[in-house]
Amino acid sequence: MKTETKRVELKERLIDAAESELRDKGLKGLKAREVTALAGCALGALYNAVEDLDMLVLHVNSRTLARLGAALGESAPGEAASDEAQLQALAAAYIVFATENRNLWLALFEHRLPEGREVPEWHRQDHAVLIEQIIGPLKRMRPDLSDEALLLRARTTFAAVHGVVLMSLQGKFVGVPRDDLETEVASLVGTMVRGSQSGG
Amino acid sequence: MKTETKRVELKERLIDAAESELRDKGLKGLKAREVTALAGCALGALYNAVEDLDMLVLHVNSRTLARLGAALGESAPGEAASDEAQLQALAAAYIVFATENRNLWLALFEHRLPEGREVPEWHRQDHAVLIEQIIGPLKRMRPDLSDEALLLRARTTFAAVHGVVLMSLQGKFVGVPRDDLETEVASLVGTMVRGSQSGG
DNA sequence: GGAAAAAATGAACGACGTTCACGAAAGAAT
DNA sequence: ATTCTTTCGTGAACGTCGTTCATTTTTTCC
Repeated sequence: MKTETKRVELKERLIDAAESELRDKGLKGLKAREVTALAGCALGALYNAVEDLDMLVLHVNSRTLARLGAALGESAPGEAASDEAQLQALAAAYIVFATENRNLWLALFEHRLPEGREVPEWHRQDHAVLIEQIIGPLKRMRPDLSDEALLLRARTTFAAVHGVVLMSLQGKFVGVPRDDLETEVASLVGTMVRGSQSGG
Repeated sequence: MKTETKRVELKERLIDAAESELRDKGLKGLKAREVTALAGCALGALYNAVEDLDMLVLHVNSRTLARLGAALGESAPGEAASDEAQLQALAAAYIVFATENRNLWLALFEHRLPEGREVPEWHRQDHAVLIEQIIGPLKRMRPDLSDEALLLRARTTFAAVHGVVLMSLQGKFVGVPRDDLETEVASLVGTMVRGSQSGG
């Protein structure tokens, strides 16, 4: 059974190398030749370990999502804290993670599979961490909503905050300047919380 | 001076071709050889008319932004309408435009210049249409904010709505299902409006 | 009309993702 | 241990891409 462990080790070295390259150079800087050189294997070996470069990116993204989930989990300000305080802490932690892992975090949302390809199931589930922790506080704030509506609202809430962070960190267009990001997101979360509470 | 008009005409044919390809196949489907074939010129002519493919994308994006600005402008529900109604109309029009021009709209946000390159000034200004029309209603709702704070808040408001639409239309991850998009965005805008009004 | 400048052309270049025929290594069978 | 078989690593080779460039064609100006 040593052949299997070697196989797994090579795959891990490749993911390590891809993660390093992705972190340093971003999605467009990820090259098969550079990754295999870093992993210490031949070019063709990559296609034996994983399907192709796209799948390698998904593996890195799964790692990033796991780290992001952990970072969000550790941000909790205690059970006694108010629901708004918990949401604010989540949003603040999201900003910290995004800024400290800019390229890896961007890869989560910039990477797209070619036209017909579908995201494999083992990766799809990893995205749950993005909304899991929102549901708790949201449920206490809106006990009137059904579970489906709650899930929907959690997705919307996350996407709203995410949009502001994304536009800002993409440094593009009409994005909020980096220095104002924390303040603006905090204000947005506060506004959404108040808007939720005043009937609706 | 006929050489100048020929020059301009070729450039326009190239932008036309690029727009068509972008609309049909998305950003990753845009190829120099296909574009020049459609425009009826040689491969090298592209680099005489514009700097490179990236700049061709920016030209298409400028067109798209102009059309988007017009679409948002025509969505106004009359001056007598409430501020919330105006914001809701803008958001609804944004969703319609994004869904009806999916690939062109996605190109606005997915396209990124290589590392060192800066967005040229003639294109940067075109993005103003994304927030221009938000400022009016927002200013009436929040007369307490300074002009700078208002601009900031407009950017944040746009980015929040944009984030929800983007995640949904990217059909990815934790995005809101397509069928619920209008409802969820309307709810988000409503929540933000109410949160703005209840002091803060 | 002819010299000089500009623009169009498409072959060529280098970089890329992916494939493939081949050789090495490992597992199973004798 | 020795063969057979299957699996895996290898890097040259392929097709595609964006971009460049020497050459040819067209335009401009005197």
